Amino acid sequence: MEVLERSFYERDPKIVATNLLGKKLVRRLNDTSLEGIIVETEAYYGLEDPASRAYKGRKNYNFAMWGEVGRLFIYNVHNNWLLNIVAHEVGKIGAVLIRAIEPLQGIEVMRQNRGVNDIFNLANGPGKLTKALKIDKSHYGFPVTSKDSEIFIAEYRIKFEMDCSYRIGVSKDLEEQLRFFIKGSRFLSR
DNA sequence: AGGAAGATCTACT
DNA sequence: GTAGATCTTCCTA
Repeated sequence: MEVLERSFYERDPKIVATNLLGKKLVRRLNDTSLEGIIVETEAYYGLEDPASRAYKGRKNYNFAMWGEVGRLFIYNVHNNWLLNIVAHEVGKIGAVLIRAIEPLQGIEVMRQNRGVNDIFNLANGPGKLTKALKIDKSHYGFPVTSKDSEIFIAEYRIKFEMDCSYRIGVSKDLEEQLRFFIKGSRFLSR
């Protein structure tokens, strides 16, 4: 499997967010491999982005956004863990939120983890996909750039059309449309 | 102690 | 499709 390397994430979050679409998210859990295609992402910036977790400055829970790219930034919202990958240019702040995946492998385990049967309802939302893949705060700071990591992103070549919109659920958004998704996918969060 | 949060579920129109 | 209740974590005071 061709794992995306660190330099992939050392770019503007928007660029990384668009390029993560169609890639494969891999979660090694015990002996099984849970995998899915990333179909929906959002880009977040630093102090200039009111919707960003980094907006109010560096805190105990968000310091990862300042740190090394290609690592996990995880936090809780309304009882849901949200999976982000730290991504920014050198010396800047940012991350990409993974909002939805299309399950490929380990689907039965995902069904158990989620307690639902419908494949279109397994991982079609940021809180749902972390539950399906059993990801939580304990994975904070994990690198996604190594095949040996419990969680990593791999190359996966498919053809698709991209579309974009404003970010979902944020109280104060930027002017720019920073949510990206695979057009027509049935696995989107909405 | 109080409140906000990048969501989800259910129950409707 | 929208509306409201509800959920836990972690911040601020």
